[in-house]
Amino acid sequence: MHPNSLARPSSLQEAAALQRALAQAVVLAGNPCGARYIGALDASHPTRFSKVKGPSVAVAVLWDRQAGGVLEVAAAQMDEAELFPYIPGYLSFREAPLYLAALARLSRPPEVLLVDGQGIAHPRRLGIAAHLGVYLDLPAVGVAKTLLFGRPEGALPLQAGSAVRLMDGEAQMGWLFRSRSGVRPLVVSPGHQVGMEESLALVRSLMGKTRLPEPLRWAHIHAGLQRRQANVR
DNA sequence: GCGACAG
DNA sequence: ATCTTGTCGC
Repeated sequence: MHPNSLARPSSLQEAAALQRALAQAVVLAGNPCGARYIGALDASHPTRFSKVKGPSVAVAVLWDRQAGGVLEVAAAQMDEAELFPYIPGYLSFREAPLYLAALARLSRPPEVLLVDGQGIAHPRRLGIAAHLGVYLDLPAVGVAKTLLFGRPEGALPLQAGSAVRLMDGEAQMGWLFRSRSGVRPLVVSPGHQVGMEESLALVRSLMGKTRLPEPLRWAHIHAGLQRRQANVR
C-alpha cells in the first residue's frame, strides 16, 4: 500500500486486491468537527445523451466553516479515454485521479475531505472517500446519494436529522441519514481518520436547507457548470 | 443461477 | 452520471 495505489489497474482482480490491502490502513477514529477548511469533491461526466460532449470535470471546493461559505473552487478535466470505466465497487479508480488534480489546484490543502461516494460502506471496505483519505493521509468522510453496500438497522424515521446504523453483520459501516424531511436518505460513512459517530456529526454540522451538505452541494453545482462551460485550463 | 450494483 | 420547468407535497 504505497505509491500509486491510484494507478489504473490492469484488472478488477488486481484492483480488488489493492482495495483489500489499503482497507487495512484505514483509521476509524478522529474528530474533524473542529476543522475550519473543508474540501468537498464532486465530478460531472458527459454521456451519450448529454448535450455537451467533451471531457469529464471534477471540482474541489474549499469551504470555510468559520465564514460559512465557499472560499475557492478548483477544477480539473480528463477525457473519457484516459479514465477508468465506471464499475460499481471501483469508482475510485475512475474519479480519484480527477480529484487529486483538482485538489492540487487549491491554494491550501483542506483539513478534511467530504467526498461524493462511499467511505468504508463498501464491499471491500474501501469506497472512494476511504481510498482518497488513505492515499492523501487526510481525514475523509463519504456522503453517497444511494446505497452500495450494507443493511440499514431498522426503518429510518421520516423526521429530518434522524439516522440509523448501516450494518454488515455485526460491524457498522456507516449511517443512513435523513438530512431533510421528505427526501431520500444520504449514506454517510467514515473514510479515514474519522470515527463513526464523528462522521455523522460532521455532516450534520454542514447541513443547510437542502438534501446535501453545503460544501458538497456547491461542488456539485460547480462541477456541472464547469463541465458545460468548456475548457478547465 | 439470481439479484444488486457509489458515480 | 445526464436531460429538464413547472409543480406538488413535507
